[in-house]
Amino acid sequence: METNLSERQKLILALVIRDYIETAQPVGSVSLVKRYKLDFSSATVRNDMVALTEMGFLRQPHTSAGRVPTEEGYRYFVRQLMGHTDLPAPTKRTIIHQFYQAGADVDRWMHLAASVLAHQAQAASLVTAPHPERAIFKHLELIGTHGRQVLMVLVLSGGDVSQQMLNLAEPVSQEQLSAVAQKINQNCAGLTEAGIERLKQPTDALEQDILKLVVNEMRRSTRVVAGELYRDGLTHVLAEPEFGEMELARRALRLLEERPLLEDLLTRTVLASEPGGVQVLIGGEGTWEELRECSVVLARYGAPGLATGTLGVLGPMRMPYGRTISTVRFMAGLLSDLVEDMLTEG
Amino acid sequence: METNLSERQKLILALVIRDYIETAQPVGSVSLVKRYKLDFSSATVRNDMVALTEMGFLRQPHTSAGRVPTEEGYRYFVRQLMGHTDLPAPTKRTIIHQFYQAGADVDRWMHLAASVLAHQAQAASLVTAPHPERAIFKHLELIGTHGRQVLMVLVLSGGDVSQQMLNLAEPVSQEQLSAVAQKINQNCAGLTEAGIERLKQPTDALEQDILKLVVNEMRRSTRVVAGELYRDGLTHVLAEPEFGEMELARRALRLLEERPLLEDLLTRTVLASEPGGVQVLIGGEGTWEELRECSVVLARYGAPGLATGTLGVLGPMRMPYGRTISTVRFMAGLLSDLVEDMLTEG
DNA sequence: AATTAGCACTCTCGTTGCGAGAGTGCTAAT
DNA sequence: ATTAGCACTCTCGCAACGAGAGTGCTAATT
Repeated sequence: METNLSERQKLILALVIRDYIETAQPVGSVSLVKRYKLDFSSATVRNDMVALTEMGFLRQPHTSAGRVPTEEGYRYFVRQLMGHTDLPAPTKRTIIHQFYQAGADVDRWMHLAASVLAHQAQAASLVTAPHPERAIFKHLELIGTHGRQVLMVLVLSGGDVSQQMLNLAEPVSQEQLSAVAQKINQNCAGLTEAGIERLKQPTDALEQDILKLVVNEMRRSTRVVAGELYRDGLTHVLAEPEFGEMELARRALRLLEERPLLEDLLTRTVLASEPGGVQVLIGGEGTWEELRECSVVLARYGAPGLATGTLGVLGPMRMPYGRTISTVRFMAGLLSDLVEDMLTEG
Repeated sequence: METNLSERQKLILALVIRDYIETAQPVGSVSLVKRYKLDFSSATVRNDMVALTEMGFLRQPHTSAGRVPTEEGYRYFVRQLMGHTDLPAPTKRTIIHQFYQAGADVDRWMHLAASVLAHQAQAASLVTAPHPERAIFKHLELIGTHGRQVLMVLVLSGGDVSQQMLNLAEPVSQEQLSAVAQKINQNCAGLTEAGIERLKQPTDALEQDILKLVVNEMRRSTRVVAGELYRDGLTHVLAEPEFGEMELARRALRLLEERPLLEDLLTRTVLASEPGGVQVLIGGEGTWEELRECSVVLARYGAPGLATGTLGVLGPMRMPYGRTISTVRFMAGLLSDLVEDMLTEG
């Protein structure tokens, strides 16, 4: 299988893909030359098309229909043909402005990021909150509320804050709680979960219970998909003609709805990649059955070593990759800056 | 339009609806008598059917097709014909057990509730976190993290906890922060937002800023849809045959995805109703265009006066109302108990 | 040697024309 | 009041068919 394309073949492949992305219709040789006013004939196009078909970049839904890009075709296009595009500057400014207005509220950033991604890419979007790769204890607060109920607020490195309600066996005064918290704060500051576990066992039963919860929480916060999942634009994918058959659409959306599936996907892709880069998964790459006819564009963002998260979009394989990739890249960069500022600013 | 149905007409209406809910096919007189072994003839059924059609409870998709229930038909069915059903006891026990295992974690309750609703009703589910109708200040904590960054944790009555990161103009030591927090705690304990605003202006600029944020946060927490929204089972509605046309499905799911729409819906329905009761909205009731072909079953839950939330499911109009309503009723009751226990237990 | 015109062939898609099946509404008999 | 009988209607699935679009091949052209 030869993979040296002539310039003309590259052009034709690119045009076929561009046209198909627009129209969702198989594209034929005649309509192609007419539409793009090519200065060679349809027969020439046909010849190149058989070559491209033999190389696995195009296929025909049936004999004597136009050509449609294969997954391989899209991949070649994305890697070699597409050229580097960027979001228009005004769009960028608008987006930045929106984030600026949102203040320093991570939760709002996440919602906003999901919303912007969904809107810009006209696809379903997904954002996970930033969390540290290694959890480091920073601060603990114990606040009594009603009776035996206590609210535990745990601050970890990377700005991760988790709160948890717990019921004590017996009432404890706020003073006692504060004392325990202060003791833990002194002993544990700067430690990882492992470090905390290595501490000599405290004699105080309450302190011991709390420490156990703290360690648990620290473990939880370093899982791949640790916190809340932010999604948006799920209905966009329903608008695409390829999902007229519904079953495909259901499977794709299930992937975003069911945490285990999603966790698997993220673990095996973006987690294994260097941060900053944008990953493009086309058609499930043979591994994810539920992604047939879909593509996913993912990126990690955040401050490496401190806290990172993931973001991306899911859309039909027939998606405008240029725009989508540049959107994802830009958003990852923007969120990285924001997170970094938040964590390092003095 | 006469609305006095004979017993037989009620039976026929009920059977038509039951059959249609199962099969999604228009149901004819002959197949009805055959299927349910009725001891009167198809001609009799036909006569009653024209009556029911004239009364607006049934309609024919086209001449000489079977009958299909109208929205009015469903409403009559739900109000008069359906009888009170309840979830089977083993199912209940299983659900209760799951919640028991989840501990006292409200976030987990919400996820679980959405998941259970979606699964039991085979429809899209929605749960909002419980929040107080009137926010009452309980406790404030200020925790310095990096440099000028401060984490503000605010505890309100009803177990509402909100956290917010803020950037100060200049660095402030933890001691100062604690002092401000303690002062605010003393002054504001038990006050509503209005009460806090009536306090004489503090001289300390920092204190003043913090108080402004606190009041803001208290306002936010009393909005109809205050906190996070928990959704599940969105893909279930895609499986229903009536959404083969996609456009209907998109509109319905948009309702769950876009907060303003949802807020409007909840405001005008469940908010206006007495808590405890289950509300059934059939076919948008002429008000919500996006709910054509859909029904929504909603309920409020929580401890009245302390904290309440909303939960419900959205499915096709052709939904098993008995099961759905009992599920929603049960879940509302269960969550109410849990929330009440959490808030009042000593 | 590469490109192109010409042409026969293939396959889909929309339309049309039935016949079967299911259901209705009406009338007359029970 | 109910039912049997019957003519009528409307959908649905299937086959036939022509138009349209596209292909692949061959021979001519540059």
